[in-house]
Amino acid sequence: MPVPPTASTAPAEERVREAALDLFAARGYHGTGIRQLAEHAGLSSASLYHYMGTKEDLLVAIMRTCLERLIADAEAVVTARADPEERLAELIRMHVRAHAERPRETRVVDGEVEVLGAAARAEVITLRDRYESIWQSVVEDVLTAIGAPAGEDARLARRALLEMCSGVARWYRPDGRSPLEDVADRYAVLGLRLVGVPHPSHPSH
Amino acid sequence: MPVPPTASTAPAEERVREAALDLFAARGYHGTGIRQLAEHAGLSSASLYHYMGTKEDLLVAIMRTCLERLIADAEAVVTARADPEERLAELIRMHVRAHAERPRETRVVDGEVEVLGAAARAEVITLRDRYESIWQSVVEDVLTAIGAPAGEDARLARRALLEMCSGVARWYRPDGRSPLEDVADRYAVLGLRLVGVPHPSHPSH
DNA sequence: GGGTGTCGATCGATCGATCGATAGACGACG
DNA sequence: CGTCGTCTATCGATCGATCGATCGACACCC
Repeated sequence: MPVPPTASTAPAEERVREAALDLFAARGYHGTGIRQLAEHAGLSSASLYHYMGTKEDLLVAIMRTCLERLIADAEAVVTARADPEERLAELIRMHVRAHAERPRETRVVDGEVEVLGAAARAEVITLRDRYESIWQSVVEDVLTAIGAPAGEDARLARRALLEMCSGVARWYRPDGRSPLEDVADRYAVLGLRLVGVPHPSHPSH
Repeated sequence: MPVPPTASTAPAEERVREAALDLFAARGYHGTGIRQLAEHAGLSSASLYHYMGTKEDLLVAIMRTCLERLIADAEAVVTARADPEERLAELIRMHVRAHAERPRETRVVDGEVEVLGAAARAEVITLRDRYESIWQSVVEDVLTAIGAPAGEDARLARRALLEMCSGVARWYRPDGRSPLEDVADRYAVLGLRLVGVPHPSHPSH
């Protein structure tokens, strides 16, 4: 529950962003007051508005940055790999890494969409759909490549994969027993087995 | 965002519970005001306090009920089945059913733990740990039964399984394309493959 | 007439947001 | 050089609204 204050050496604009990330992730958007935000960033609540629009604008900016980064990373993976199974494995590793290294961002993105007004929500959901559609086609390609039976449901598998990988943000700790790359590799194995790849014995990289 | 009001025929105490479930799930705990809660339940905000303690008490009661039910159902599954693979398959089906049929409860339980004070949070986390420990031992038994290599991580697999199954609450709609039992069965197949069961061809029931 | 429900009125606190004021940095002009 | 005007950054004070919670009063029922 207690969140240590943001380091006060960075420029104020970054401190505001960091403070919002810390507090929105820890207490939720509605659970975070403007004054807490200001105190955490080392400014007065009035000064806060020199760097942001409304509180909701701040939330949207965080979500947009995070989602655009995920999309760019996913597109880079698809560009870099041709083999369907390798693509999926690398997509899983990328997603797991992102959620483990930036749990605050992903927690805010995954958990605060419903507080947005209609316009902002539409924008964020469009970005999320773009990201998920990349996964969708990669999963479909894998199912085709392994000659999956007609009953296999790519949408179901995609949802199961994404939820399972996003969950990493809720439990991974950098000081835990296994290094992040191990977790990412293991998740790639679990994910490939999940979709039905018989022997996911690909090299890690 | 709009949430239709709770039917006004039920007794007031149930209406309060239902209203809290609706609004906490849709707008979050901090996003829901006492007056919205009262209006949704068809009472005045003062009358609300005839049926509940504090707003937080109401939240805790919802969480406790949901978690105790999950624990009881999980224990029933373990009692009814002896084969490790069948146990895990049935555990998955149960969890998926629960999250699809009661998305509001599970969304509140999964997403609002951090708003609780220390005492209430400790109680809820204890219940959650009880539930997860049941899964943990079932997953371990499956790994042993199939002679999994020593490198397999039961904790990792358990977390992946639980996150993937809980995600159903975020997308399942009863009017969707596949009936709930299909989804539950498919998830059981995906989950067994995930942990490494070679041919999860068990009958559905 | 003691419970059982229900309510309007209201409490102090906090909410998100805005105001006008102030202090300093920087360049332009004479 | 000095000294204006503008721009950026910051703040205390305060706005109206809403927050969670409580009070005393009223109505009904057994």
